[in-house]
Amino acid sequence: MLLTLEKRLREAFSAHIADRYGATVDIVLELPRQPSHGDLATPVCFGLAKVLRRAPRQIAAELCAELPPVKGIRSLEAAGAGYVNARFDRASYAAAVFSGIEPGKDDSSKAIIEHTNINPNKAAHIGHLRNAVLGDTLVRMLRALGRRVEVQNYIDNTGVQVADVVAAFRFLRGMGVEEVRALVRDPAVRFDYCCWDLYAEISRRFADKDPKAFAWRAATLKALESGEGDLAALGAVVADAIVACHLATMRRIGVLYDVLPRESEILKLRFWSTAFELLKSRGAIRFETSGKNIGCWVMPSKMFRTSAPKGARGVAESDESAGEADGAKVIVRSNGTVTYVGKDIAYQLWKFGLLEGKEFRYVPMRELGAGAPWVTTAEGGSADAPDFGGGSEVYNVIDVRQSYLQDVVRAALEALGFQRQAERSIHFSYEMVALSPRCCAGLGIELNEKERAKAYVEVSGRKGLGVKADDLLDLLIDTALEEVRSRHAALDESECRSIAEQIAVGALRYFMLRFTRNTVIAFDFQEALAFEGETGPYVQYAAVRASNILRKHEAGQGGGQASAEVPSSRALARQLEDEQLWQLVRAMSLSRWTVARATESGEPAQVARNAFQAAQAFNNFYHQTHILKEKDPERQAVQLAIVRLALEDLSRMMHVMGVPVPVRM
RNA sequence: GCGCCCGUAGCUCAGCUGGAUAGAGCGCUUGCCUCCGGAGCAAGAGGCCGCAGGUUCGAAUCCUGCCGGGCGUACCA
Repeated sequence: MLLTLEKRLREAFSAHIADRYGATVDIVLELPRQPSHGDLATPVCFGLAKVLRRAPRQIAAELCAELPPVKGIRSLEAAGAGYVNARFDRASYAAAVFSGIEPGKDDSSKAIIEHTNINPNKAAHIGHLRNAVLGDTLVRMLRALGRRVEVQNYIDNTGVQVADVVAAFRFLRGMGVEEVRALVRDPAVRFDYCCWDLYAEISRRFADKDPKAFAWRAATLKALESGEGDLAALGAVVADAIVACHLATMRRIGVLYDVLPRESEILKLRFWSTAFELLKSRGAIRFETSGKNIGCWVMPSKMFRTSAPKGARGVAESDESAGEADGAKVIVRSNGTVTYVGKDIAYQLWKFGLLEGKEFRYVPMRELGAGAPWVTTAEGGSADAPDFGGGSEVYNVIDVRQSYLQDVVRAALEALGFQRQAERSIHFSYEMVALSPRCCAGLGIELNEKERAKAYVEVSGRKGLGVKADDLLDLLIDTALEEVRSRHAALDESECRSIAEQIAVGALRYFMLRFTRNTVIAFDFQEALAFEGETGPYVQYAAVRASNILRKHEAGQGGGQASAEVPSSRALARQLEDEQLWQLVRAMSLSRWTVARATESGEPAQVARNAFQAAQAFNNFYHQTHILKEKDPERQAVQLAIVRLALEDLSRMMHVMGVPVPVRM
């Protein structure tokens, strides 16, 4: 409803100002911090003042007097130095939000979101959780706005990281395919944890520059890329098993995928060769015949360096200064193999449906049950697989350290003449999750001099330095479980556990969303395990309180369903004269507006923040007002409608964040 | 060197396309259960918004320059 009124006001102002003053201006509308400033306000007169050479306050007064009536707006007033404050028709606004009708957008264009993308060679850690939570929340935000979304989780099952663990199994442990398979099946072993340690172990060999290790890596990598031989088979076993672990971990926090495109299929189906021909024929890359990159196909730096100050202050921005070649990005190595960026360019082209003649085949991962994703395959495939790829907009959820490579990918599309697709290639970046010094101390991690001086320490899979996702979740569940048990002595264990799990997921997902994307999270157990203050459980608790009131009220009524009806507009008009009740209606009806704004600005943290604020407003109301003891039936009916509204609004935001809405806690 | 990001309360962070008196949480101090469950509510203390200029009616927000920190800048991914 707020979005509707915002739109109406914007259009009304815009039309009137164009008509009356012949000026076209952007109408900025804001939610005033103070209730006395009305329900929506605009500082538009300050801008007009300049054009019209008149005092803003005078224009504001004139605007208020002359603007034709706007449906749903009760009054306009000039305030402050020249603000125009609008007040809503309270009864009609409340009636609309109570009945929950809101036009849904119908957009048939498909957005593709790629997230998670964990190398399938070790257990997922907290950094991966941030990626998945951010990506999944973006998915939920777009879906909430009516967009069609396809979720892809790219599996690099033939890369160096997998190769290293495979080499470790084969050459460090002397294990073959069958032995590793047995290990995967062994219920006493957590395969992803086992690989975590193994990966750290072999990485030490590389750090020590062990020539044997480098030979193992080269041999394994070659085998993985060709897809043939024992090492390749071992690689498939390892990668598939780890992918299953990752999917299970993510499922615990409510993250699902539509399709898993794998690098092995990109190789087998030769996506790259098509992309390569395209890049060559359109002059996007060139063959180096001299210099340090001799024998390579490279993309010249001027194609992707974003800095280009577009002839700022007329300085010769062209040649010379570039000093020569030092920025060129190698796409094809001198030995003829393609780099990761090259494969990523091919993948990005496929996502937009631009790789003519190249298409994956898919099989469903049935063993994972309901909600299981499809995975790519080179041959065969299911006839009823959906039509994946071919999106009109692509979000790549990858941390900010990959900005450079993402820029190369985007530039490649541009160089190929796919201007529109380049513009719609969105690097949904975020800062890393690091470990706070206290966290390191708690984990028993020894830091060197240099690391100790820093505010945080980077997570490192190679060093085995980090907090595993499942460990954190388990710890959260244990902590919550203790609390739940102490509150509900009567509940049985499985019920307590189910509640504890919901709280743990809520706490975790909220924690990952609280921070804006470009804030480095210095991970700290104490903060992550908090259930009080600005946390997921705080928001969940507000929702639980709301449902408790409604349940008790219904019980007191003997199950009367009449209570769910929206109060009459006369009742609303009377009761909402009460400023406190009206402010609540307003505060409890911001979810759609919030999601729209958060999506527009690409900042999921806004949803978290607003959900917390809504929960705060509700908790305050809860304490001040004893709804079930209210004597005036009309007043109580309105209060109950507000409680229902609060539950709905909170639930909507929680759902977008993937924070469970518990029935009790 | 070059590019991107950050510097706001003791700590961790918000601050939406410049707008009305800079806000939360934690921690600290102090109140609040004859209650719809206190994972809560209320109040208090705590700010040259890194520094210096500039643009503007108006700057935490935009521009320039410094200072401090992070990340990137591979024939790794």
